[in-house]
Amino acid sequence: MRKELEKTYDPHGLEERIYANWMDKGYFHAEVDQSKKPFTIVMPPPNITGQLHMGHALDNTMQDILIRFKRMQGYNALWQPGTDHASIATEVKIIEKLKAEGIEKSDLTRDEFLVRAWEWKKEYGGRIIDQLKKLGSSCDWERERFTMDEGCNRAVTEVFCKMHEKGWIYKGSRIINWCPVCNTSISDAEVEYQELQGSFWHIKYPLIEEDGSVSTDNFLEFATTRPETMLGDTAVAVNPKDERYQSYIGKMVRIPFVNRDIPVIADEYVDQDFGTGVVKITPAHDPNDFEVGKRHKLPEINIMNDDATINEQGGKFAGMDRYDARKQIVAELKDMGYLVQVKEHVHNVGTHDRCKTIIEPLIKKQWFVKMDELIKPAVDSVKNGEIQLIPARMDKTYYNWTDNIRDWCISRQLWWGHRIPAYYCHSCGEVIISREEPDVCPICKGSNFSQDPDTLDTWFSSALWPFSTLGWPDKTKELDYFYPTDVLVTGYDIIFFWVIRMVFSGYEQMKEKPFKAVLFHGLIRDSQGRKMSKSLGNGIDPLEIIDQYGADALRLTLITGNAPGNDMRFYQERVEANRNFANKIWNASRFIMMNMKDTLKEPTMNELEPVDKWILSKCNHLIKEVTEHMESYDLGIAVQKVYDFIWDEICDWYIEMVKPRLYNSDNEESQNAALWTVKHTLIQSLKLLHPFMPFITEEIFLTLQSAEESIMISKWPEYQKEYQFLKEEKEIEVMKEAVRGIRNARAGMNVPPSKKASVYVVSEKAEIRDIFTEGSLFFQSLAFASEVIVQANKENIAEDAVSVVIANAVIYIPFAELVDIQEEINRLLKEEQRLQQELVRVNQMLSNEKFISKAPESKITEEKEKRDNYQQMMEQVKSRLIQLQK
RNA sequence: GGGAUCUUAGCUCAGCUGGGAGAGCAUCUGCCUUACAAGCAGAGGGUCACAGGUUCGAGCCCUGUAGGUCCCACCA
Repeated sequence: MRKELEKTYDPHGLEERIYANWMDKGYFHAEVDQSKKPFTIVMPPPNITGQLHMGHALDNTMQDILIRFKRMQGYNALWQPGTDHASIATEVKIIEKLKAEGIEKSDLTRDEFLVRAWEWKKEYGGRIIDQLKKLGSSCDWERERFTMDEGCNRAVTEVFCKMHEKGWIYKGSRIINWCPVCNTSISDAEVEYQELQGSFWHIKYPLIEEDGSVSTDNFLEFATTRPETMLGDTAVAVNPKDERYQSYIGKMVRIPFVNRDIPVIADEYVDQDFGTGVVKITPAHDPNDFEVGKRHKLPEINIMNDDATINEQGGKFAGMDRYDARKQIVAELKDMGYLVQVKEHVHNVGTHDRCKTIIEPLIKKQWFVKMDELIKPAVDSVKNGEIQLIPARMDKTYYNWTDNIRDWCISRQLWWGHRIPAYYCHSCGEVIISREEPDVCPICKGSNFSQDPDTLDTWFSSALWPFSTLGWPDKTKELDYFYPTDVLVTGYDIIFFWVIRMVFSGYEQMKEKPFKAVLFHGLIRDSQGRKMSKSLGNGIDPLEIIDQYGADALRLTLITGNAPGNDMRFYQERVEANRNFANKIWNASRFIMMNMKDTLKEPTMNELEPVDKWILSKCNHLIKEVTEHMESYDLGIAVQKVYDFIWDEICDWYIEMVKPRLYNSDNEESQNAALWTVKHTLIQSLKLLHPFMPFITEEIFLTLQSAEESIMISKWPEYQKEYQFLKEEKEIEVMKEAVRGIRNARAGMNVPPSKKASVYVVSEKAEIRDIFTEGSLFFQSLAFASEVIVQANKENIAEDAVSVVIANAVIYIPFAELVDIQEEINRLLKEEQRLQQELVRVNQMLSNEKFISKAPESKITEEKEKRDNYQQMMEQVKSRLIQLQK
């Protein structure tokens, strides 16, 4: 017994039911199988703090499309999912939650805090996974991983120890970015620059005279945006070539408040033309000054506490917040006469990307990864094409980072994350890097240790994700088989954070790239082009859209009309349009099922009629194109082609063309051929569409075939030479042209479809007459004809019939009532004008000697054919006009 | 300061290696034609930002100009 589709398309129960079935059948699971070729995608792990947003929806839809496509192509497709502990992001959330309960982080011990953190993970860690399932993601959930699970922890420790042994991880006192709110160091990549309107304070320091006294009339004037840092100044610098200041070099100036005398040094770093050409040097609080300080062996005076208040080095300002101190210092300088002037100044201020706090550069002892050697294979792999970035322009962004890379500060003063495997001997202070806590100190034989309190940058573990998820550091069969992965799908905004770090980690640990290609997508913006953000409240919840229109419609919306790496705006209207498309397929399928026969069998080539061959040929061509676009990651173009084919060719043309045959049981052979063809074509299209719209295609596929075997494990269609029918393609195009012409003429004269008329097809060419004779059945219905008469000349046709001129034929429609002759003449005049323009164009081209000599042969023939057609049509139009104007 | 990218129909965007400008939405007209009004048929609407160049031929390649967006750098 045949199954039936529900009357109206409703994605709700359907999607959940189908997804549950896929899970039951275990279709998402991939096992190592040497007889098949692997195809692997590792999912960018969403944060456990996360809720599914549009960016995730896009990212995962793209991955799902690729994985479903490859799975259908016969690959052993693994989509490896998991979540990220997201150290700082999660810690911030947990602290917020604690605050709501009236608890401060400082009220808890580290262990107590971690208990809360794991509770958080338990509660929210799985939330986004469930949301990904609603989207239809066909991940291998049996392999779900977490960046802080046991295996990943081992991977992190292993990498840390190995790199330390190689000397590529070191602990050092260097200037780092400090977030006084999060109370941790952060990496360069986490600093976000914001343009701020600030002030430029011109301040002067008095010179120390030969006799050691503080000068009252000799000063050095400089400008600064951060006057409070003067408390930590250890020099004043000028350019060695600057003639104005030659005599000052080597002398001393005195810093007010702290009354420290500091030298005037000469350094190339100073730009003579900027400001006064004098720069105060604060090695402990500015990265550039830090470098200058190193060159001149200047002392580094840290004037700040971790919470950005001034410390005891700041004398009377100790204990004040950095900005309060700034105000006070400026005020006092003014009173003391050291403030020369204040200017408005726009400058970029570094902020912490998580909390937007202005970061404070500080010198701290931190763990770093030495980048200069590590980065080399990562650069080369993209340069020599071993890793392909899509779109290719991302190469430049990639190099921009790799070329200017600085050592990576990986330690964080946080509790939630991977603990650094460094142990300090209580007795002698020796630092021991070890995979496990050491028993005895190799130096002093002491046995008491404390582990480094810091945790690692969250990206340290994500960098290992492509291989840690496959079992590394163990030698697993999965690693052997699924690594390197095939494609990474991600946003261009995390090239620096993640992509590059995965690449160098892959080469370093696996001696092999982590993926062959990176497919980038852009940001999803709101309908006004703004970033979706919580503060603007303009975010659109993908789950609400799924509730409203279904996951298929959402997925289609995210993919259509979007090129790799480009941002897109989200319009609800587009989702609606795509839902309508789903409804269209639904109804077309229902129509086919309504006409289905149990006796359906595959027709022989001879039983196929020209229209059948036409659509089969078109479909065949579509298969080739779509496959090619999928292979080159042009997902938007691929799905557009399927969409157009289903709606325009199958629904609007083919189904309409075969309706008379489906309704006519007298000719069983023809009926069978039509039915088989429409079903076959639909199934092929459904397969091509399945990666994009997995649910509806599955529902129809199963129902239409009364089958159990899912479309997701069906075979991806392949181009078949025997299904190429060029002759029929051309023939049917002629008929479509005739139909369009007739509809156009009728619409222009406001003839309602209910009003049928005889249609005469007149052509001198026998092969054209044959086409119309053979297709007269459907031509009649599409052309609103009461009858179709095909003949070689105009005999027996009323003079005032409406005429439609096409290539090699003229269609006449004699209406019973007289139509407005003048209207008909106007229409023909318009047509004449059009043809005239076309002829001018084509003749210009063909009379151009250079065109004839240089253009390819095929192009020339094409244009010649067009010219012949236009000329022939022109003659027909003219003779009709003469006839009517009599 | 460096780099990327965009400028195509009223709106949002496609447009593959150069060979007669496309889609969706919106607008207008006519249709409840036995799958679908979440639909069908038709129509209008574009000097492809501007100026040069290469080419038989440019939305596409090159140079420049204008405007927008983004990334990086950070002259204190």
